[in-house]
Amino acid sequence: MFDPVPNNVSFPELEQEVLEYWKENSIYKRSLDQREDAPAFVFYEGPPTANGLPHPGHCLTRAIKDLFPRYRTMRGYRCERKAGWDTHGLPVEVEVCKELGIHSKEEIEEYGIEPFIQLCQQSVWRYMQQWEKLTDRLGFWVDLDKAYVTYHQSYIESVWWCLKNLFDRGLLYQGHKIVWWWAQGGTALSSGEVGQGYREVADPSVFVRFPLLDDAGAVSDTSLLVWTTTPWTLPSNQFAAVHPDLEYVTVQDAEDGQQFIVAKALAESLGEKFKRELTVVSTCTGKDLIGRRYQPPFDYYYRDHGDAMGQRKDGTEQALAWRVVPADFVTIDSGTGVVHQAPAFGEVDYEVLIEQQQQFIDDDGPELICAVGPDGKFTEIAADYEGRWVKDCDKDISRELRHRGILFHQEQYLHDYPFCWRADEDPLIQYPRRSWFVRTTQYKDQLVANNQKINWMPDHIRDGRFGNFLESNVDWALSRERYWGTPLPIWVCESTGKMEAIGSYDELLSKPGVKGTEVWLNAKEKNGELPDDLRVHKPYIDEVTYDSPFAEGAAMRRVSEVIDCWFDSGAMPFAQWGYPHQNKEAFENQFPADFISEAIDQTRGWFYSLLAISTLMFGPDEDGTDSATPHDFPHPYRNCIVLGLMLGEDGGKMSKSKRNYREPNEIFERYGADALRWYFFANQAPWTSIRYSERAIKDSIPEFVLRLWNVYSFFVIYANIDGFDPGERLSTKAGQVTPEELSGAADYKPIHERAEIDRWILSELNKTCAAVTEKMDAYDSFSACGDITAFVDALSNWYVRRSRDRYWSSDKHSPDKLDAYWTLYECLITTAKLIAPFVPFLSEHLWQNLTRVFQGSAVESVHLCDYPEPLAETVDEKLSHQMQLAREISSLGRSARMNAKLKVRQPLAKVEVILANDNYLDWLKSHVALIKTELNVKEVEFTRDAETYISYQVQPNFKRLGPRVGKLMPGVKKALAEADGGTLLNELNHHGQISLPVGDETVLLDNEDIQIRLQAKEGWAASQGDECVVVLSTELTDELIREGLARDIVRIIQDQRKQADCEYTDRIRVRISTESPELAQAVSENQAYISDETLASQLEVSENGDGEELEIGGNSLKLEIEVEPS
RNA sequence: GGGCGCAUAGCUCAGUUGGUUAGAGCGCGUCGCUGAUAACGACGAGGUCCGAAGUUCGAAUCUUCGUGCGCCCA
Repeated sequence: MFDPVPNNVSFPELEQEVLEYWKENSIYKRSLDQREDAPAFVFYEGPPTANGLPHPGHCLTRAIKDLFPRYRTMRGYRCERKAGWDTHGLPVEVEVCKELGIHSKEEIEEYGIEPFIQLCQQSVWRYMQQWEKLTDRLGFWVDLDKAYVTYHQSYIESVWWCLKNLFDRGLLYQGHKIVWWWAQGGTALSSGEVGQGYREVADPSVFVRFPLLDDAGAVSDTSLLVWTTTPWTLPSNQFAAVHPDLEYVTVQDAEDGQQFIVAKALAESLGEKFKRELTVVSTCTGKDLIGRRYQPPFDYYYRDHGDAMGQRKDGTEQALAWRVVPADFVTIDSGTGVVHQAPAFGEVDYEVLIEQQQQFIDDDGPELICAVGPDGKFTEIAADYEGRWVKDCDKDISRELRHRGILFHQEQYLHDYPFCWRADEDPLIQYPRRSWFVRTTQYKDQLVANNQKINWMPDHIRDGRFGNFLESNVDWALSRERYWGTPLPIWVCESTGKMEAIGSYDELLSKPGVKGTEVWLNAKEKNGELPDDLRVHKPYIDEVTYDSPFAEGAAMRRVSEVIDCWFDSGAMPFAQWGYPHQNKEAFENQFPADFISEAIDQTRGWFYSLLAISTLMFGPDEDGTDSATPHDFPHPYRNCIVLGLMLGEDGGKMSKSKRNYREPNEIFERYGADALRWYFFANQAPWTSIRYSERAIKDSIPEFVLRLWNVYSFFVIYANIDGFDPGERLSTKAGQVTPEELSGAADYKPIHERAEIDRWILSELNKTCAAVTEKMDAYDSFSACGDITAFVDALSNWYVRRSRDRYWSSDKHSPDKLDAYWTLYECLITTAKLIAPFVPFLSEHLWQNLTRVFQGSAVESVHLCDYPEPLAETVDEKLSHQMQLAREISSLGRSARMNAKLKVRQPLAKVEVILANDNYLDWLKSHVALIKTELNVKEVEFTRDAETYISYQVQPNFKRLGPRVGKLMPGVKKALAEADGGTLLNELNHHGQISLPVGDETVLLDNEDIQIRLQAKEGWAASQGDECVVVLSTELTDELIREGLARDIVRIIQDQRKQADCEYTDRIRVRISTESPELAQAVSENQAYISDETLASQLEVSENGDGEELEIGGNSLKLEIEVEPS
């Protein structure tokens, strides 16, 4: 016996039982163990930060990360799933600061770095439990016990190994990064913080002359005219930039006769702005100006270095600064087309400097000019302004320039400018900071090539967002002047400034003259609870010094920075194993990943950090030689599903304060994890952004889960009634309960010997297996869900409905009935396997109950089964089409009934079915019985020649004719529409073609050039579909009406049975009393039918009696039923 | 300001290489079924395919320009 199926099932409760079953029986572990020697399917977990509560968006990511590993495991792969946690970074520090009520770095240092990072380490796990609970409850199978953690010593040492490798290869270097700098607070702000502080302010807008030098180096009478809104940057001027392809003009000012150069397109509007008459003297392009030298507005640097020259790589010499350089970012949108460059105070300006430096031989290029200190005040170099806050000097600078006659024009300029979000009177300035970089640009070609081989879903990511990002690759700014992060493993000689990278803690300890390790040991002694992993963190690691190999008696000290935590997560392919210090084999077996998935916001995050680190470490080297572990592209991931972002219920960003989503736990409690999972998988392609919709989650239960549940419930009810027990019938081991394993069971017939409808549904089942497998192999989970849904619909709404009589037949052992059971059983078993990766709980429940009958000889969990292999020989495409047509005919018949207002219970004399072609005529003729029952008609006729009911519309086959007739198409369409369809078809039948005059030409059409549509004529109870028209005979005889009444009687008796709480098998006695002779006759004429349907052992009709008063078709009656004692 | 997406029924979304009657589910309406029953089924109404221009015999689909939204970056 199967366990009875409760009719008020609670899916959340059922899922809890399944979770316990999995746990008690270690099903996940066994699903891995039994694939121990199988080929690997490699999955990488992108580590979440457990520093906030998970929301439904995280459920989506975790659900898709579960789906494919489960699927691949069932397909015979070994898929290890190591969890991971991202634990470093600014968000953690901010969280701790909040707790401490402090903000700035000074306050952190005042509080003490040591207690601070200890708090960081503890804070990381604040929401860990919720994350683990969510992971478990969602059914995401992943090894939480073996999770990698980015602050662990082994992880950090892997990262160190990687950084040392990069350093030794010259790929890790120190340079400047232009950051948004809060001068008063002495700290850089992250882009998020900067974004918070923009507001509109008026700044000075000045137009300044830069007089050009002539060939002899003397000041000429022509100037460049440049524009800036930050006059305070002018003392640090280094270049003037033009666009090489723009046209420039030299104009003469009528007022004072001076000449200056601006972009041609701007000359006129500038003249208007300045209210000057400007006459064009000559024209040139930006290219012609490049290299021209000029005199900068201030001589703080120029005084001493104005003539400094450098050796270029091409062998020539060139002035280091104060000359015209090319830059693509120069536009004619504003300004003059000539742009003042102060690389210290602008990121694009800085890039121009780098570009210039690269043209010179090493160490001979221009150095950064910066007359401002980190405190935002001018240094002693700009003596006139020394010690003053730069923004306060704008006015004085303008005055000075005017005084010297090089300020051409000045006005106010309104624009958005960022201020510090903590001190909103303090404007931020862009400022250069020393910073460490990874030279990713050197590997740009490899990055691009690697990217090209990745299978991105959706594929526009490859050449779109991600490809563009790679094309504009800049070196990775790696270092952070913070506290809680992987320490940058570079030690500097205090005497010579020479550096070394360290690849592990042991390597550090083995250095000569190591000092400072006692700081950690003391701390640990004081507090034994301190995790040992902290010893490689600040501040302990900063204390470790050793003897410099570069200078006698000098010490090596670590630089103060930690690294970008994105580097941590990007290093996970090897760092999760502690490679290469340990687990070499594990890493090699698990590289690269077959599959990763995160949301689209990770494009420049994890997707990039993985790709960049892997390409630099494991790709072919840029000179073609292999690096440590050379690998063909793509790596470290082959397939990547980029998920859309999940928005809140209101379409906005999910936000706790707006309450526009529900806590995941509540969703699980209300609807269950399967409902949520199915909603994710079946509702839209995973990469479309998804709007959280509680309604849609709720709806996925009746739409899919419950529909399947009902079929399952139906099966269990009848199988138990009839004692259909596969376990008793099978003497061999049930195993995975495949058709092959069942084939030895008693009464199990080969499929080809079963009824057509059985063959049909098994054909659909195997077609579905094939389609789902193909789509899942291609990571197309969305389409796969569509196929599964369509199958369950066919099973529920056609197979079961059409087969009800077979389950209900009184002979418990009729072969046909047993076939029906075996068929439905096989469908349910296979469906349970098909849906296992998608809705693992429901699937497991079905499996458990359906295989319970084998008493332990079946596999213990559906998740230990192989994914169902489609049986090609069971697929019958022709039968599929035929059945499709039968379903269409019955659908059309019901539609026609609706139109004629004839309910299905009323039998009709006849339907006529007009087919567009007679491909399946014979088959349909042999299935009139089916159509008769479906449509409740006495007779079915097929005909092709039925111009009484329908007309033929002939249309061109556009796809085929388009290339041939081209412009004549509208004419062909019109001519076909205007001609009589029947006549055209006659012509086609007789001559094999139609000749159609169109304008002056004649077009010949064969039967493939046209498509025929049937059109039901007005006045008939008819409905049309693609392939046929169904016409109903609406005439009712008295006999038919009485038969309809009999059906009504059956319905009300069944209703009474239900009210009397009858068992399905209870027999009853029925007494009907009515004064209507028509009704009485209806009963007597259909006595057998009524008794049969209602399990009535007695059916009496009288003129008066007791019972409930009822009405049928305008006739009143009384009805009494009595249950027979069993 | 730049890059990348998205915009189709009341809602959530499909829509193949361009092919002429644009689909599904939900919701709504009507009806049916009442031995899968706190269910189920059928049918129906519902569309300026964001707007404009263009390419084409033919555009939801391709191009350009707008508008709105989202993400990433300035």
